[in-house]
Amino acid sequence: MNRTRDTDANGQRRPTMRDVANMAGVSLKTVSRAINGEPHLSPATLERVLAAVEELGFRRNDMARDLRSGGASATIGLVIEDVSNPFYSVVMRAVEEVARERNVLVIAGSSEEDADVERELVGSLCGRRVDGLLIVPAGRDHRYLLPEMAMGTAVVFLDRPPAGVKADTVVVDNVGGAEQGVAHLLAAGHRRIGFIGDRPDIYTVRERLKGFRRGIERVGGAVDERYIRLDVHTPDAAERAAAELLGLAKPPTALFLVNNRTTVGVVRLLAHHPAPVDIVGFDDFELADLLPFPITLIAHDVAELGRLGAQLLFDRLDGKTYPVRKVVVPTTLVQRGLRAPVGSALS
Amino acid sequence: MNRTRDTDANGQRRPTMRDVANMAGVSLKTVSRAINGEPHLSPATLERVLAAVEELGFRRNDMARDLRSGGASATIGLVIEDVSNPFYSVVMRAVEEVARERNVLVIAGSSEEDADVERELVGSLCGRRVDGLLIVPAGRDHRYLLPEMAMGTAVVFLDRPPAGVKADTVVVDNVGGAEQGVAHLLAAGHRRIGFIGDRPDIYTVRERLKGFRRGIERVGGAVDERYIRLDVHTPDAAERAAAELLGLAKPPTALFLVNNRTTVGVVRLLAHHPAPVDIVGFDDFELADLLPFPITLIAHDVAELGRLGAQLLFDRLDGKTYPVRKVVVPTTLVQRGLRAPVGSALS
DNA sequence: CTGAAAGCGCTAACAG
DNA sequence: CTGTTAGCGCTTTCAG
Repeated sequence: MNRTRDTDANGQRRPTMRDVANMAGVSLKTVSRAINGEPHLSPATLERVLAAVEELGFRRNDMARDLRSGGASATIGLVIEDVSNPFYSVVMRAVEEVARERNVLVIAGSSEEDADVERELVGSLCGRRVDGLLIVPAGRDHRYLLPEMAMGTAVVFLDRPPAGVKADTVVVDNVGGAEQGVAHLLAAGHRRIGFIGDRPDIYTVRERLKGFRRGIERVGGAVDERYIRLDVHTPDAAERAAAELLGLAKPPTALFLVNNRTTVGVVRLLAHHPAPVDIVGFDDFELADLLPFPITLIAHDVAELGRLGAQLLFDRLDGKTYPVRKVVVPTTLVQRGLRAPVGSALS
Repeated sequence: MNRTRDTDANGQRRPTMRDVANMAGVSLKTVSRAINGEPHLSPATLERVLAAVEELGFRRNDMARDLRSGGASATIGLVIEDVSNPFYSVVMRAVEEVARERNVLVIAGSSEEDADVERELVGSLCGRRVDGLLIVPAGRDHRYLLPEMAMGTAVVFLDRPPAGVKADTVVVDNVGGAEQGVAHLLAAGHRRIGFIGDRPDIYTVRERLKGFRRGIERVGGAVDERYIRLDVHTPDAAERAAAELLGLAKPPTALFLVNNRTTVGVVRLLAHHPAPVDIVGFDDFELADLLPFPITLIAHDVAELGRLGAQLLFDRLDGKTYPVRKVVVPTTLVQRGLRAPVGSALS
């Protein structure tokens, strides 16, 4: 009943290459050659080694391999705000797809829009020696990444540029998209337009607000600050903010919503408490086409954002050395929602 | 301009504990103690070491650490069908949350419902020596996992039980939920009920179909096989299948939809081509409450599914040795969708 | 075609 | 309180 430190709770131990070598009656290096498909191995030896591998259930320890060869870990880290937000899960899927082509694994983590969580996550990831990092940056200072980057970890920023760091970045055309959205409302005759946004320390919120203002000023209008609501982070909060705006003595006749979360909240309000208001929202999302009334969305290719980011990252990992790149994903205005009431079902 | 193999393209090299030791004028082990917050270090030494760490930008290599200590890698693998499906992204988020409490990282991969991809993914994950695996199993034979499990990798199955393997599993009450859903339709007077499902080699599809049949047979009804459509994998396919069923000479008056994808497709059809049909769908989903007509959903706590799975896994990793557990997440019938047409917006 | 020795960056086990 | 030695599982280097 004595158990050496080499056995686990089941008396099992993971076989190593040495075990395989012993069983096959060859040297360690020969096993290595067989495992890695290197040439210069007699078919007979190869077969013997592979038989032993099979018999022992051997599986190469990639961590040991990476350690010794000092090379890539074949993993990248992805830091997003929250995987369960469809926007980010689509980004992740795209990243994963590009990574898979290169046999690279993705370690993902949600930062919760908290700069400290992001830092911790990045720390863990770097400790695990990921080859590169794709980050949707939270917070307003990313200089903490400089040492890691100097030490060779490739970093690409998604959806928002970093502060205090120069690195490849992929963003959406926030200002242009917002401007176009607001222009649409202005063209429809609206003059009192509200804006509901998340925390203004988030880059996309600032940019979209900038586009919003620019669109109004371009036609000689003035932005009414009383119609601007910020720090709205959840659909519920957006619902409340919209109710508040619509409850004003002189309410806005149209609303600009900063992202999919905000739009969902406001649509929910309007579905239950109809109000004479037009809305334009940033981001397209699933089922937007089935919303109970027409709505205009500033759409963009979210998967493309992730794909491009991953490609920039792998370009760097391949040693490409062009200057820092900033890619902008374009937006398009789309009409969503149903035009007419539907009375299709029985129940 | 000669560059040793120790420097990278930037002439940088990641400092090791040895570098720190040299700079601080102490031994390797002392650095190790300082880094890991072990006791028995004079404050002066500690400070000197930490200063060197700071100066060099040292970061412990956790892979080397794990290798030597032979312990846990503090990572788990999550194999799902597709992160961009909201169902799975919510599962992932829950898993991540439980993992974070224990400072464990999650490596996720999408199997695309393809047994080969799943195997490859699991292979990579095991090669990286994840401590445990959470798997939504695709395919019909999971014995390939037996060697890994015997070798000490903990495995828990999510949403579907494995075939040929005994392991902890968390599933939804598929049969019960489906039965309840169909009972709801029967109670509303429906006698011709259609079923639209995905590939029947998927456990949940089989189980929900079983519940569907059971519900009908329980009231002495007979299932009309002509109303059953399987192998419907996307919302688009579901839309087509529903159109086909509703185009029959004697169409069903109600439809049972096997999951959120199917339901979305069918709702899309009905929104554009109203038809006198009631629907019940398995799974709740965001915006279901804003669908343009009433709909009944078989809801269940998806996050709880992920959370429970992660907990079972960590219990095993903690060395708990109770017999194989199977947890069933309950379902509830909910009414979603809008009861009355909405005419809220202007445009 | 095959093997022996060295060592990746770290910690365990034992000294002092 | 601190250091020395060995070695995790693998690849690299160099020698047959």
